[in-house]
Amino acid sequence: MKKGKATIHDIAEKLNITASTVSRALNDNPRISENTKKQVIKMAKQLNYQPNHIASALRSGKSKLIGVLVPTANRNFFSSVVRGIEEIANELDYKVIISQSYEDFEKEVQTVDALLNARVDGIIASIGKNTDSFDHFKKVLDKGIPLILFDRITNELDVSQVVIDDYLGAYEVTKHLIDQGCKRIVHFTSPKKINIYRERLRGYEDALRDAQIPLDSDLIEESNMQLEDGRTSMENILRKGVSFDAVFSSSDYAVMGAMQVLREHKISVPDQVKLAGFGNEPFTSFTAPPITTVDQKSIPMGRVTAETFFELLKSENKKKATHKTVLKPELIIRESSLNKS
Amino acid sequence: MKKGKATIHDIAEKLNITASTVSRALNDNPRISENTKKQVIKMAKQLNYQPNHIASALRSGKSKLIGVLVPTANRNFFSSVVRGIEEIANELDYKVIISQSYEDFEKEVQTVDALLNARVDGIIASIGKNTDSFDHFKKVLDKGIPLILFDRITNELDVSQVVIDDYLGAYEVTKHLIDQGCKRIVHFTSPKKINIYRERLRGYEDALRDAQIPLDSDLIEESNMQLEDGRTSMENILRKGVSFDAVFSSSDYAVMGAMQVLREHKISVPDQVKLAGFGNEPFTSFTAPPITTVDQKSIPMGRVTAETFFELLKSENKKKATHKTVLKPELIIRESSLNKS
DNA sequence: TGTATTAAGGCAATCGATTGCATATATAAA
DNA sequence: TTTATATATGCAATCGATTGCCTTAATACA
Repeated sequence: MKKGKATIHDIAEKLNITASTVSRALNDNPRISENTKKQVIKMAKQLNYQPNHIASALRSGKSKLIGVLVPTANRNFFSSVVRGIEEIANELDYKVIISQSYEDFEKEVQTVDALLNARVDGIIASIGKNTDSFDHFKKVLDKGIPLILFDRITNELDVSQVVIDDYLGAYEVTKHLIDQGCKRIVHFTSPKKINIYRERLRGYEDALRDAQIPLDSDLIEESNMQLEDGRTSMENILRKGVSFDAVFSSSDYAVMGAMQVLREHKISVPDQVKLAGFGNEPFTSFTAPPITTVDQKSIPMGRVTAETFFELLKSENKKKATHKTVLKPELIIRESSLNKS
Repeated sequence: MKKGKATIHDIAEKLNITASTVSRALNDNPRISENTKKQVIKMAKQLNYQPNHIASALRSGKSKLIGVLVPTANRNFFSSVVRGIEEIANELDYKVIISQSYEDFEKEVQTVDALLNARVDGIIASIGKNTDSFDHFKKVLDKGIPLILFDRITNELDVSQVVIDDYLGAYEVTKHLIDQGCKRIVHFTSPKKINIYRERLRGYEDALRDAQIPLDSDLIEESNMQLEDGRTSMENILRKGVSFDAVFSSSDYAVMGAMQVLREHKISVPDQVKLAGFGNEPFTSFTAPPITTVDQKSIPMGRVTAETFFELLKSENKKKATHKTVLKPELIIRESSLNKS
């Protein structure tokens, strides 16, 4: 009793049938009669039977585990996506192993390896900023393990992916700033060649172009996009003495840094300089003034990602067609970018 | 080759020895000669052998997985602790399954069950706010699975635990406010009977008492401590018209809400009202003004928790003595609680 | 020289569930 | 009645690694 041991053999014995039958009954195999199934299920309950997933995994080769790899769980966006994935996975009786690469390439490679070793049935990943080689992911594909990417993706891998339309988000937020009368818009971006920053930069540029505002490379600041980097970038701009009337940062953290520096320099937001970020991190809503940003639709992204993933998992070796889903971001306009009315 | 299949049998075959020997060699068993070990290791590398943890787990009963259960990974404190745990676990060749209860009791119960089903070798948990029954954890203990708690703990379970000195943190921050001249200090706390809020309340009360300042229940606001709740609490206080010159909130989020409301009411922080929170969430450092708070020493807590856990894991059924580690918190004084000098 | 130890491996069972193939009734078609 | 066809279940191998016990050979001790 206490031992929490009951196996299918125990059930079989009590019922005077074999373990095979029990196994099939439990898995709702059509070859077993309804009556037997009922008895088995009843006895299982009675003995407080808990299936041993390990044994099942060994034999069937399916661990019912899926690995989710994110740069960091400590970001609203990622943790929300993870939550969406978890919800769907749990419904389907899959367990999720969350692991973090901490934006570190080495760690990312190791982690993928670790997931493989843990025999996950598939991997859902968002790649790190510093990742520029994809052999670790190719290894996953070579092993025939389902892989899909979300948000931070790459074209070097032939896999399905789910992203938001970063280009559109950036275009809209830039256009919004222009509509507010801004003409000299600073842009914070990353030197890393990952898709999201590239697309946002493109959106920024096109919005300017469409408004006939000349691009000025002096207004582009590259950095790692953390809060401190945002501070540095802002200081650089001030030091250079270029004129500007807005900042659109590809990261909420960096724009927060910029806001601090502006405040220290007694430059008023939004009166003198308008600000906009990207990501809709919760803190953007409770700064003074609240910061305009772009919501990345983390919840839908989590769900869509999970759905796409499980479709792939079901189809197994069948369908090969990879698929890219693009979700629409949402512009969240707040005080930091608005003219006083 | 491509199949990524190599097992210990393959290695054995190539070397003309048995799988037992290979297994022992790989596990550095003293019964195997150094020479054989070398050969085995070399061949393993050559065949690109990857141990099948599932098989190993089934036979040995050790999955090398540990479950970490937190209310939410989306909080700096928890994600930092998790990171500390991960680091140590990985060093010891354990994999960590992070799971979240989302402060939901049902979900917490299910999740513990899921971890058990995944055959984790042990569980490290921080309990949800709404948890008031602990049968799910007792089940873990009954199964003889190592369990330890951190931060959000309970005395109803005889397990080792790691916490910070919430009492001391609250005492110090309250004393700090008193030292700044405050005499009417509002306190935000939770109606939930979990240890952290109880202790913080106690620290607050004792600090007042020691300074001969009368306690006033009108100054205590109970809520769920999210940002919105902080807003509501602050508005309640203002509506009640009680006089106050400071707010000490047991949560950074709630104090943020309070700050917003004060701003909306044109009440100046820190001139008219001083503010302090608890938790040292990153955003407290970049609000205007930055908010005084108490750092919970998440990194050390993660490491200590992991160390305590693995000691327990090693000692197995031996040592039973549970142990409570109390870390010192750190008062982080920022502008929100300081008089202009 | 004979017996006790130690060292180095081998053998085979085992962990618990799954599954291809075989078997035994029962029902249906001829 | 006989032969095909389901239907329901049993048998036994299997997944890959681990481990208790046994065997052999070599070294040590009397």
